[in-house]
Amino acid sequence: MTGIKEVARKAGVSISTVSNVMNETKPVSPALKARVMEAIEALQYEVNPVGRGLKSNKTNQVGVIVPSFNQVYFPAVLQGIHEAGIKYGYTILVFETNGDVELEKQHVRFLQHSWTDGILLASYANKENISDRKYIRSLLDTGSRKKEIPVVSLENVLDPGIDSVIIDNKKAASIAVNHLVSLGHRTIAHIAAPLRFQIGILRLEGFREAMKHAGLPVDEDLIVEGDYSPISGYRSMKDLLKKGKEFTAVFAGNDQMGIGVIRALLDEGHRIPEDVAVIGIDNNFPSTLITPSLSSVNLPKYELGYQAMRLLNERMREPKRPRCVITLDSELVVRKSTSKDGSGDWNLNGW
Amino acid sequence: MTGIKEVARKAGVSISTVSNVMNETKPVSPALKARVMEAIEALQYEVNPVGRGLKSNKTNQVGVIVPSFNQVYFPAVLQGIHEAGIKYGYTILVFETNGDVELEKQHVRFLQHSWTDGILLASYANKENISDRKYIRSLLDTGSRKKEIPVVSLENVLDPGIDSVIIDNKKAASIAVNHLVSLGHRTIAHIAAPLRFQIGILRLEGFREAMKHAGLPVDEDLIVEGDYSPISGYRSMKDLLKKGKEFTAVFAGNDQMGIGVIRALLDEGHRIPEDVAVIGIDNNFPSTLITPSLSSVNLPKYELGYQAMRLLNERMREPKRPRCVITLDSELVVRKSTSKDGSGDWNLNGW
DNA sequence: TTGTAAGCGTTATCAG
DNA sequence: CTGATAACGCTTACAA
Repeated sequence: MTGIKEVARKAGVSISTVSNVMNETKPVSPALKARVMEAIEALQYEVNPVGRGLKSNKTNQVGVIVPSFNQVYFPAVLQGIHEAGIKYGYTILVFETNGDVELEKQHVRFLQHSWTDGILLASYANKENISDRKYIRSLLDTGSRKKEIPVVSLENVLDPGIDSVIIDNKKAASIAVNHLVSLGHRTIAHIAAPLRFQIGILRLEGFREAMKHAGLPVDEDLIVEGDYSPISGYRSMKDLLKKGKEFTAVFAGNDQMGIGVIRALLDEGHRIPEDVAVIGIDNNFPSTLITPSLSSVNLPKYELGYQAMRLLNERMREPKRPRCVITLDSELVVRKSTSKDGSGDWNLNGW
Repeated sequence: MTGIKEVARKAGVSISTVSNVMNETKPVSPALKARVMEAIEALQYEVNPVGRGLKSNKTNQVGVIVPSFNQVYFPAVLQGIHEAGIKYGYTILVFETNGDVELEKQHVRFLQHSWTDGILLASYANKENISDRKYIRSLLDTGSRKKEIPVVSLENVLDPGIDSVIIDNKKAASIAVNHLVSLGHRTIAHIAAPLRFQIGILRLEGFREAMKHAGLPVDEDLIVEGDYSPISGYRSMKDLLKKGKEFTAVFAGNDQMGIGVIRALLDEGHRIPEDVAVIGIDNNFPSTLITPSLSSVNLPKYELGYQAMRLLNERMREPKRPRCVITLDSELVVRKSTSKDGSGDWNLNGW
């Protein structure tokens, strides 16, 4: 490993001069500069980031903590993060929690002990839970640490003191429900995303508001909570059908549950969309592949990651700037599960 | 940031004693040990890995370079890597190349300059390409560096001098083709994975061998090269159909192309599997969702990642141990695209 | 058993 | 404009 000392020796200058040439921190005479450059070239020298990190207390690394590297949502977010990371000069350390908050805390704690300059966190912490609240506070604690590690929260606002990039989930849900209403549906079931989290609550609120706005009653028995997974959508729908509930449309709290819902309806011999229309939310590519293809509301996943990294970068450079929440917008995508005229195209690109 | 010095001061001992307690490098009297432990606890001290890294020339970080954080293959590999990383005490730095070898080289070069203890690389380098060969050699170069950075190659054997974890692609392809043959197919088309890479070549070889073994002729016009993407499978199949070629079965070089193939066949009014049977290779979850569901050969993606991390760990601990190639096995999965009796179940779990 | 001090590769301060 | 040197947080001879 060639170090700064060897470069200095080879160029016949002091190490500070080499450093100054590298970082352009101070003017260096053309003659010396040339000699140093030459030596750097000859020795293929590159600075050792560990040494630099020790001195500067910066690593140019950011930690990314997500529930899952799973196969439809976070990979796209990660792509956005990675792309922005390259742009702003950060590399990405990844951690998977599987939705286990204890694991999440562990990873956060690990990162706070000085590897990373910042953290991007898609948290499963629950604001209502007392121990989780304490943990959330610790995210903004600048306490005894010399180095405060900024956090940007993905997808939910953990605390007003934490920068966040979110999607307007209430609006997205309303868009989905409004679509069903516009098709003439009056009795609509909702397979909710987990209600201990903001996302689930907001989507449910969006559902309620849209129903109210349309002057439609909400039958509480038609609201069933799932856990995001396709299988939970499947089971929830089976339960609803077993109970003999009547409805002509279903709004699923995400696409994965929507896919489970469709499967359950088909299994029980219902026609989609003639007997029951189904819409999800997320717009993942598998939703184009099933039959009938699943209508959905597109969420800007890549953008979410990109903006989060951008925001984190700004926070790291300017710790004092006011906290901010970036809200991204969503968009209706009509497919066959709600309308015969919807798109039946498969997404054959980008995966 | 509480450091070792503060712990030492608080405990009334020297920093080396603290270090010795932390790392159990030397015996420390129970009395002092207790005081140190207490101080560590009180101050919530954790070692600063940058300082340690500078001294030890180790970071306990490994870099992972993959073509894409895409939505069906590498996330599962990454999960295996992450899991094993936790087990062996490494954190994961990720890089995406989008199949761009220049980007890949850039990331490798970056990692070799002393952040990471090892590299897991799913390379797109081409052994036949002269400049790529040079690059591949540089992966084993221990040259002027004090610290040699071990590389484990994922999915292909770049060089006998590089540890690799691969899947027996030739065998997997044979399994797929044998299945078609056993169903009575005699004219089989192949949409090949990119033939500038081992994977594409091996799968093609497996195809040829299985055909030969079954005493069937191979029509070279029925071999079309795709690029892994669904859309390339779609286009390749459209081309084949336009040319009026006759065949009763298709072996796609991966599931994604297989999905494109199915779509193309359906678009042109062919029945699957009655008119044409289709099988892929990979066994990604989307293959269960399409209609008809796609038969495939399951590749152990998670296991691939896990074993690679395990192997890298061994290499890092024992630089001198002989190079090794771990070959993982695959397994036929029969669905509706080859047989009416195949499974039509959707994969509603694990994504 | 414990402490002192050197050194890992940088950057930054300060004197020349 | 240039260079000697301290400092970053830690590990590890070596001395006590």
